[in-house]
Amino acid sequence: MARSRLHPDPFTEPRWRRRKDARPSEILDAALGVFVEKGFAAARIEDIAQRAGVTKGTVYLYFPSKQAVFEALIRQAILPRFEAIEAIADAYDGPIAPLFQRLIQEVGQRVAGELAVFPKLIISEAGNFPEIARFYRFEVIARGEALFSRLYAKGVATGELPDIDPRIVTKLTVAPLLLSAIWKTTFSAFDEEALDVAALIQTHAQVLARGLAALAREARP
Amino acid sequence: MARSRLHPDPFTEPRWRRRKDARPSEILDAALGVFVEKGFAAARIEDIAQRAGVTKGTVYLYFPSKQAVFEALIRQAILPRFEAIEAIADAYDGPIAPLFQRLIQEVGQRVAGELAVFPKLIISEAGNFPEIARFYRFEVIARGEALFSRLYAKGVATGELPDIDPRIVTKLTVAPLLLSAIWKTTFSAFDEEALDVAALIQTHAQVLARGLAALAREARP
Amino acid sequence: MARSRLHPDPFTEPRWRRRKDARPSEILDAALGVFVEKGFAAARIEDIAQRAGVTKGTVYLYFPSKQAVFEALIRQAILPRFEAIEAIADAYDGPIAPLFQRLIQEVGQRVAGELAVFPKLIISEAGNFPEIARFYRFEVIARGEALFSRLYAKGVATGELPDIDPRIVTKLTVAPLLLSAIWKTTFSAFDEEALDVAALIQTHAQVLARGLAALAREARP
Amino acid sequence: MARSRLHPDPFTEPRWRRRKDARPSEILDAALGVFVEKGFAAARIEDIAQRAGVTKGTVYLYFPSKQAVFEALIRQAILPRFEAIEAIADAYDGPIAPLFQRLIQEVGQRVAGELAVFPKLIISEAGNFPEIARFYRFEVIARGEALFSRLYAKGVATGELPDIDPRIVTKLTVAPLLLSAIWKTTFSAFDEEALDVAALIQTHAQVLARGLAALAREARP
DNA sequence: TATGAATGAGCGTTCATTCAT
DNA sequence: GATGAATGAACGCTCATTCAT
Repeated sequence: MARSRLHPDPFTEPRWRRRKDARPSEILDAALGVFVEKGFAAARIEDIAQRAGVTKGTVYLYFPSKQAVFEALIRQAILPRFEAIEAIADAYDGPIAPLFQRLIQEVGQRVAGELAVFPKLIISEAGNFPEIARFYRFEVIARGEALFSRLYAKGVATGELPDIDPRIVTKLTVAPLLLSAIWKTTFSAFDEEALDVAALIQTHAQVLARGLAALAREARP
Repeated sequence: MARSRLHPDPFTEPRWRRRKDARPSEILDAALGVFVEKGFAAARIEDIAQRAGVTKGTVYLYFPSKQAVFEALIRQAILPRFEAIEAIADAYDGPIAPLFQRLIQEVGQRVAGELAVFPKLIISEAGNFPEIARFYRFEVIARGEALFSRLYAKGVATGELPDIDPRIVTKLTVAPLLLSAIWKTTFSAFDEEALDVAALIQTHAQVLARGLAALAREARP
Repeated sequence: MARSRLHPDPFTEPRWRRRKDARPSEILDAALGVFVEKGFAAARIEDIAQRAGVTKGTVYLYFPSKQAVFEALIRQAILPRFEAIEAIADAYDGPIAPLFQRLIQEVGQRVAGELAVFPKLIISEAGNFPEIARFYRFEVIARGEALFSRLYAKGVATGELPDIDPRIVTKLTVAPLLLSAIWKTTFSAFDEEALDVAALIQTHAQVLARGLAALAREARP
Repeated sequence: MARSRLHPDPFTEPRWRRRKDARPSEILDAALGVFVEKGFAAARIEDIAQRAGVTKGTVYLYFPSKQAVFEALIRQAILPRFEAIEAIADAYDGPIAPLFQRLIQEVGQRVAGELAVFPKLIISEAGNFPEIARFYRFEVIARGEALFSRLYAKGVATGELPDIDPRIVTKLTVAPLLLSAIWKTTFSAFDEEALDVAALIQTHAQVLARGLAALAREARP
């Protein structure tokens, strides 16, 4: 059986290995956990270091400041996943309604899952990090809205969807996903029975689809 | 002999004496502002004191610690406003749909207005103040869900509304309000044109009503 | 007999007295000692605080940073004494030679005495504090040169003194005083027999006077 | 089989191999620059290494600590140059006055030139490095004083020079050179017009010679 | 009741030093 | 011999909290 990395033998294990390439992301992983648990201000670099299995000084080998760790974390975590969603949407060609359903499920699963902590972080720290708020506002939200608006416009053109300000529809679409993410990071510890996110999202998708369709129908002569 | 404190002359008594009793809530008002702007950790007692027009020491006359200020703030701010909503709902007797519309508008206005800062605070600090998260979870959210469920059940009984888990419907109903609140505290600084919360909420109410009604209809034979 | 301040009774002595007015100069006094002994970089705020009989935090009540302590120290210590010299010189009216003698003695005593540490500080830290070097260069040296040049010009006019660039004569006049100051702060610890500064300065005054007089005489036809 | 290190081919051997022996003095050269610019405490080993074209670890191959670098620097830099002066003086045989003139010029040029940084370093760091202060006091200054005293005594014997404590005359002689050195390292950055060191030294030599001669004359019956 | 001077624990950051490679 | 990743002690600075006035 292979020796577990979890229990290195202190006698044969070298004090460190040349792992420059792996360090930054190890540190960011650790930082994510600490920032989520405590928020930026209450997070101690020493906590992050410890969780990454290094000492304080090592963190500063790779990031010039605590704030830089935070910013790197946000950038690195959000953008790649975002691109995955864009790829799906842009590759699609067909009626709009099913794509909406699929995107809501797809994004919802992520936002209420691995990505759930980011809304919390952004909301918590936007005040202290306008730079991050701006980044998120324009690089993530605006981009998401633009993507959504492109698709939505197709549905409006075919009469499937009502002609409503797409920024509003985007927000209505996203709101339950955001709520799910917040619930998970903030209140799920107190739930006897875990929130059934999948059901919530599915119901959301159904209600939203029917509601929009009804409005579209009403608008027709 | 000095004038007795027991019979203050209302004409010579300086105005500020009345403020003695008001001090705690003045401090909490000031604290709200500071906590919202900076978050709990970055808020300095001195900032709060200054904004309340007193000195640091005075804050400690009324609250034993910074954390106590925060907790008092959350408790006193939410519950009274909450009761106002409950009064409206419980006094109501009639078809459910219009009440929903009205409640969404009513709550929405507040949540996206004066109360907008509380979700931000709760979300930000829940990790560091489990006690506050628990309080909010059970004293505010659970109570709101219960109120909503009572009303919703009436609508299900009359066939107006589909028989869906009311906890999910509550969340779907509240989600856009929450998003509006978060938007205002987190991103509105970057908006060229302010988010039209009223339009968002009205659209939400329309879509939700039609979506639920459609589901209710589908469920009928 | 009055209670000595040097041995306060720990049981009756309050933790602190309201001595806001005295604190800054107490701290600067302490800082002077520490900066002189260790230089700016090696001086610890905690050392300064301890020597002033307070704690670290108290230093920061009165000065926003270590650098600010240093700058205040330099400004506060140099300028008042400088003005005393100017007063003597400007009040004087008579032949130049005796005034020179007197000024050299007067300034020499101070520079090799209570002020001896300042040249050392300025020289040591000028590189790291251009602001202080500039201040000293223009507020102290330039002013001293101007004072000296005014007097010197009178002697040139009467033929007592040779017509040499006054900036050079100033430096020649000051140089042994500077050397005395540096000797005291840098090497006197190793002297078996202390440097006789008074003799050095007196000899300097004599040699300089005769040397300048000789040059003046040579320049006359 | 790998080529033996014992018989390196002079044609293929890369040039840089020769530098192995030069490393320590390359490091000291680099260290001189950094120490002068920043002072001992603010100088970083990494700066020194970088300026020497090596990495931090390499510095520690040749010197056991930062302090050792500093001490080696001071020792190796002063003594060799000092010996050059001694050689000139001891080889001289003739009237004293012209030799003084020449020595003042000679030493002055160096002290205000390449060696100007050393007084600054010694003065700055004497407090933190008593060992260096002592070394400089006894190996450099005392030796210089002895040399000067030997020459001076000859002048006293011939009646050219007055019978003054030679330690004092030495200091009077050196003081303007010291001042020039300090000026260059400390204030020249603020000069619009550079200090004319040559003129200063020449004037110094003239004034000093005439002043001493006058005193010698006065002492004669 | 109110003040604000003083405290001291705590954290971000730096950098001399070590040592596996 | 040379590297540079890692360490950890040290120090500047902040700020919640205390308490003499």
